[in-house]
Amino acid sequence: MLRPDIEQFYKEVCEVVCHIPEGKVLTYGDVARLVGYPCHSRLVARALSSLPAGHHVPAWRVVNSQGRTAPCWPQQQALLEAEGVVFRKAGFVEMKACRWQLL
DNA sequence: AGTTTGACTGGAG
DNA sequence: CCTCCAGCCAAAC
Repeated sequence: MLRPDIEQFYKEVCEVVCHIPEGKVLTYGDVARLVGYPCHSRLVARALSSLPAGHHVPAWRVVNSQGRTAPCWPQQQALLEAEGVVFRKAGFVEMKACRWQLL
């Protein structure tokens, strides 16, 4: 790990994800950057996939850079659609409209 | 300590 | 739109 407390990293990831408003999404890379790890998108993915059952984190609002849903997690698309996220034909988030703009 | 793996990324075919 | 490939980096094995 890059830092002595990876737990802090996980905590920050959860915090950022919890702040994503309904109908909006963020990419792994964006979350990584927000918590101070610009090149650790995979670590974000690992953090979210390792979350304990019953967590209150809307991890489904995090998608990959192409606006694609996780390959091993088909339910994600349905969850997003239920919140009003716009999807293209084959399961692509319309990032242009739904990516959370922090600027 | 070396190898494999992955809820990634971006580009090419 | 889909798959494959190379680059990437920390965790898991």
